[in-house]
Amino acid sequence: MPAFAGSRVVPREPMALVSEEGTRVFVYPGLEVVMFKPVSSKPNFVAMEEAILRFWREHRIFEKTLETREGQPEYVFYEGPPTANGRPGVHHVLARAFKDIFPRYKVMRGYHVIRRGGWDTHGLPVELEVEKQLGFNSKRQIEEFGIARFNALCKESVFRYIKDWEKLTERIAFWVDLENAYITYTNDYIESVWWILKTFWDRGLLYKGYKVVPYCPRCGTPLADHEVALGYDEATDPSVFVRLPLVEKADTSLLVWTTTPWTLPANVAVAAHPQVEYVTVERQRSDGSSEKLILAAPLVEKVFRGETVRILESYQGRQLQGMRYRPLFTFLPTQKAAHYVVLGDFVTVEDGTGLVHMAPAFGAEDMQAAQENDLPILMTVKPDGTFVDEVTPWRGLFVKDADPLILRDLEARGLLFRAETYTHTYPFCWRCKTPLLYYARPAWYIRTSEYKERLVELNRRIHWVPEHIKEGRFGNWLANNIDWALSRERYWGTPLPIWECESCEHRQMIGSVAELSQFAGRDLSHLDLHRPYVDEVTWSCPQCGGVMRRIPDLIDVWFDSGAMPVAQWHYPFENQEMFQRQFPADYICEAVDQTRGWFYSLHAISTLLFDSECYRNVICLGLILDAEGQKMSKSRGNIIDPWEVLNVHGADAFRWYLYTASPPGNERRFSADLVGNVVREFMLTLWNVYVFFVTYARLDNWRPPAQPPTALTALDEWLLSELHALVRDVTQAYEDYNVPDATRPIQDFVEKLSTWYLRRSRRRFWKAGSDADKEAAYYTLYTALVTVAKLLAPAMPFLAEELYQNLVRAVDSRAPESVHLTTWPAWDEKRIQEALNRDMALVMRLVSLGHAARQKANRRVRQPLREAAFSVGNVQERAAVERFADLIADELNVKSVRLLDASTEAVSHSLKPLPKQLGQKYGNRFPAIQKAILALDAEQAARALLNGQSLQVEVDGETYEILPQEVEVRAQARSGFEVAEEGPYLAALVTELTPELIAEGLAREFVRYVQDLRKQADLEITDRIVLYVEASEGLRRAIETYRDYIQNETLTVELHFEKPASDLPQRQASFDGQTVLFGIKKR
RNA sequence: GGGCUUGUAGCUCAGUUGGUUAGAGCACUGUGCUGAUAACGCAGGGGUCACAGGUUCGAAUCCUGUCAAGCCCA
Repeated sequence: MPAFAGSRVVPREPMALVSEEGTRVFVYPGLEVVMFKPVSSKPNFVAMEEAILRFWREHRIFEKTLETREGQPEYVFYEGPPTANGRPGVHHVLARAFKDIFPRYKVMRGYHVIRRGGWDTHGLPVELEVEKQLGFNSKRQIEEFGIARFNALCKESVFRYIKDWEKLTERIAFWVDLENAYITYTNDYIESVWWILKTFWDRGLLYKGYKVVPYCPRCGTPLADHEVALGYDEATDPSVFVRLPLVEKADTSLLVWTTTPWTLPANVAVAAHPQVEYVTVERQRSDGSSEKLILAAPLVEKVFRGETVRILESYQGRQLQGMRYRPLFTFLPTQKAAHYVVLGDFVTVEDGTGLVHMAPAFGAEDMQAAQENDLPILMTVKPDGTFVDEVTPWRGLFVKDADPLILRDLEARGLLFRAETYTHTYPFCWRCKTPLLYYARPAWYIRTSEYKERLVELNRRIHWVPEHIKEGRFGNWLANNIDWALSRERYWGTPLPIWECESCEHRQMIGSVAELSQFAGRDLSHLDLHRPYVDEVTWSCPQCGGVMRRIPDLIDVWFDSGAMPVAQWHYPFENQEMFQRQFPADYICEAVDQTRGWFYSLHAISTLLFDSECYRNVICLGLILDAEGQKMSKSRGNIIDPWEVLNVHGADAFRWYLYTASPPGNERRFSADLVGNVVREFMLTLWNVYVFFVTYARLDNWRPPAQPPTALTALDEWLLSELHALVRDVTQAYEDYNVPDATRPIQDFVEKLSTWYLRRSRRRFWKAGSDADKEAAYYTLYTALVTVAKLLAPAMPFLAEELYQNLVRAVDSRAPESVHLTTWPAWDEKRIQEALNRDMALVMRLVSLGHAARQKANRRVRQPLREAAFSVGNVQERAAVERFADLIADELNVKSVRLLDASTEAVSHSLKPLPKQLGQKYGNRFPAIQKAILALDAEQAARALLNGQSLQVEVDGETYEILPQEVEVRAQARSGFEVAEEGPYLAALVTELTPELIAEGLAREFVRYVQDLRKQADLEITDRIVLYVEASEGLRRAIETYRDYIQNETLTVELHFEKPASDLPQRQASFDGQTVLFGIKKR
């Protein structure tokens, strides 16, 4: 019987240690005490993490990940710049956790990984914050306030929360260089952006066009999409059906529907859907005459509302193409062909007539149709929302106010078919409640659509996680690429560097500060490149001598961030070599909302500029929702502050949750409780194994040996086999950018390590003295813990560091200073014994059945039983039972373990033909074959199959050979056994008890009581005791019989059968019909 | 309106090229074990695999349609 470790003899021979580099370090007892430091069994992970942060900071570990990998291959990571004018939330923790994990992994694989931070600083959200702060709600107010002052406030505002960002970034252990972060508002950054624009300009990729935008006529400004979303409300608008008489057939009209009569003077075409069926109908007018109207067939009933009309003709929409009609109004001259039918897929038959009036100046689809069909664009409205002078009857009138007048005019001319009202949701200006107009504004575009094919091709080279984004959301977006609307009519951003002559419209694009200085004739190297300063730079036009002035537009902020691979290095003005080394990225990671944002802007700029993909691997994260599945937002008040999680559970738990909970692309419901589970289920389990190891290694003064011990047990072999398989699987998952598969299996391994390996090995550590078996156990457990620490390092950087510092650094001062500077573990294919892993899984399953049978028999585990017998599915599994018989016997507390013999035992068999094997082999003959197998004599067939022989069955005159692996044999107990079964597996217990077994059971029960008292009396594990016992007769005899065993187990040096003194810790108990009073005294 | 995604136990998630009795963890109940464990073991309740068709000897899985949710676009 095993006993506890006694006082240890300090080894006299020097211990040979192997450091990370493989060199040996000899430690002489007395000369230097090298020991694992003691570990608390009640860890405070938050405090531990904070201590490790200090350690990293003091020892510059992050810097050393770069220094120690200098000259090694580069692994390139790009940080998608956040804006620091708001506090970071849970979704930022998600992104930063995923950004961090691969660089850490790659450093351990030996790569040099520069991780430069970045800040996005321009754009409308920044301006809106400042506007709010100043109480402004219009561009006019900004201009009155002064652009210089306004932009200065913007510049201040973008770093308002930078401290929060820095704190959070450090706390969650996102290693990124924020001290040298790139900042998009710097002159160098802007100059690089200008260089890109100039390159595009020189290649003819920039052009001026019109962009239809939601526009507030009162504020005189276009609104951003999210501003539009703020102002939707119910609106009642005219609902008007208008006749457009055909040029060729005056008695026939196109019937169109609109809710914006004021756009009719700008009409240039009518759109029909090419595949929808259209009809010409005839109806009676109120004056008795008849007319013919054209509209979509599915809408006839809806439009005429039961009125009888005669359908004269029907045809596909495409046949209407090019049909000319008489314009309603002719206020403005049309420079190009107009007023005919065009085709468009956007036409629907939900409302209206299936014929859509097109006014390119006032609708995005209209504008696109105009570009595709080369239609003229009629600007009938001024920026203040009133009609231009040419629209004589209503000049100067606000367009919405003109609606009734326009209808009256049409009515008078007999063109109005019907006028009603229509209630729908319509956007209003969120500031002033004015209804928005969709309105064409001059805008600058990049001809990205010219590179559509190339954008699609280069995307094929990118590894997307999840896979579906590549051809799905992102691929589709690229395939439908439209030109990039680059310009913005705002203040705080990168100015569009186009100078234009006021008189002759001659234009000059500027690509650098030097070039600007040259044109301006003075040194501008210290000029702030923002508005308003850059606007003040003018020169005279080389063509006509007029004033060259910058056009007032800025560029889209997405262009800023998309230019980051170039601009972060001030390329090509500086750092040419650095840029070459750091382009393209190996890895980027952002949330899915960046598909049309950063993912696109990087890809587009890189494709146009370098004809290259910009990133090779990308993880696209899903949104974070609250516990109820709602999007987290300020207005709902359901935002979870990441600090609430960090301060309670710590960063490791937070990170682990984010990596393992669900695939990165999924949306995820988040709550702090889920993070708490990580601590309980995983971290504490691992920690307890670690505490166990350190506790006993200290008692035994154990150190890692120079050579692995030779005498490993099957259990050790198994754990190492699982460990090498784990290293292989985790490594492959990392190489594949599969984070759940790189993390979840570690948790599974730790579970096995704790609940099987260690549970089954505890006693090996308790033995007094040192033998080969104990060495093997120490070596195996130590190897597992150190390897797990390394595998864990990218994902759980703190706990991994803690384990490493004590398990490795404490006993080997030459080992790398941090786990994050070590080399990633290698696996040895030869150590992975798949058969052994399968066997052990079987053993666990059989043990589980054994426990189930025990429970059914109502026999507690401390009561030894005579025998457990097992039935399994095949020959290999029989061998496994024999190999692990001792282990099974120990775990189940039975005296012997054996296999049930098919021929003699009290079991019967049944056959289960396996559909997977047989179905695949025989297809639709499977049901008949199955029937034939089940018709066989089960006992006879089972015996043959268990002996590895095949069966013959006959179906429809054909004979089939059925192999042993195609049929499962199941055993059922007949009687006399307590059994539990599952599939082909069966465990049977002999439950009858002999006096010897009962006595041994009593002894074990008693030991348990003594141990309990030891604990209650706060004794140390190694404390010796004197035990006083007063027991009933049966128990007393059992104690005498098992005296050695009891004394060993409880570290009792003296056992007296007498009443304990009243001042001693003692206890009275009764069990199994026995009573006892016992007490202990520490010796 | 279009595109993409998701829908499996109360919750969080697995589910192999389709294989017949759909799993795990958490939570709940009972019970056992324990000188590493805040644990663990065994058992139990809990499922119309969103719904409806189809393909197939066989469908959570493949196809079509519907519903719901989310994101993006219009």
